[in-house]
Amino acid sequence: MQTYTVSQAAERTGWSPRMLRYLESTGLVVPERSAAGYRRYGSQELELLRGLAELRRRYEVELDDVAFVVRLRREPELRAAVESWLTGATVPAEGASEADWIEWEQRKHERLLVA
Amino acid sequence: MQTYTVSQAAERTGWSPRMLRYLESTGLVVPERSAAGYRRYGSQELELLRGLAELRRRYEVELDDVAFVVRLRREPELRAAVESWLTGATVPAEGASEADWIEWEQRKHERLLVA
DNA sequence: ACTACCTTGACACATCCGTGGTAAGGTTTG
DNA sequence: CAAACCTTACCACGGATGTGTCAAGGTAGT
Repeated sequence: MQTYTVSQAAERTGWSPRMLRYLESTGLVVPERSAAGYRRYGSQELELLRGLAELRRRYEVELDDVAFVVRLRREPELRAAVESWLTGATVPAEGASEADWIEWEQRKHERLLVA
Repeated sequence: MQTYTVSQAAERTGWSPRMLRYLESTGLVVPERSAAGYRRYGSQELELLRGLAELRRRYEVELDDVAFVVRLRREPELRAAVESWLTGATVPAEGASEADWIEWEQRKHERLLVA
């Protein structure tokens, strides 16, 4: 399959080569390496990179944030701990309706958790 | 119900009064206010504060991280976007070669970043 | 009224994050 | 071999986080 060097991947995703290396260092998008140690980005990595840029642009999500979600997947114990903290905070459950959130908003002063 | 001032809450949770104010400013733990504007922490807030300290201590979770999880709960669209990015449910780029598509098909059941 | 709290606001500071640059050296390709 | 890439390893720097402290003023309880 076709692969791309850092510069080529950068051209195609809007990131700078510098940032692609940085993203690798954070563990968010880690490409394969050639025998000589060159990074080789495949189409899947390109998509990941585009998606990441899109998340930041549209939702103002930070890299930290995405990295943390990844971490939650890797560490079920941590995930459980966070879940438990959240539910103890009486936040509407997963899959709560919009009405639930509105009501929660209205009672925010009685609640403990805001964001 | 019994309530506590910042200093009292600080004593009971291990946070400094300064940090309790900071936590309120970030929206993570927002206490009620008395008529004169004094913060009034209830037992639930104390629990939240203790839990938060525990998350940081045991898992080295940052405040940002917790705040982001809360945000994910409030914004299902964002949550879906992040989920989709995580599972690599994206397709090859525009102008991808046939080989790219084949490769993608072969690997689409894999989790690129997450177990 | 006095003391001991509380409030907001500001200044300060270490540390990280995101990002660019540059240098010294290896690889690929024409 | 020479140009044009690539690699890692640094320095730099503005902005954000997390945390303390201090000042000026309001409130509460004795």
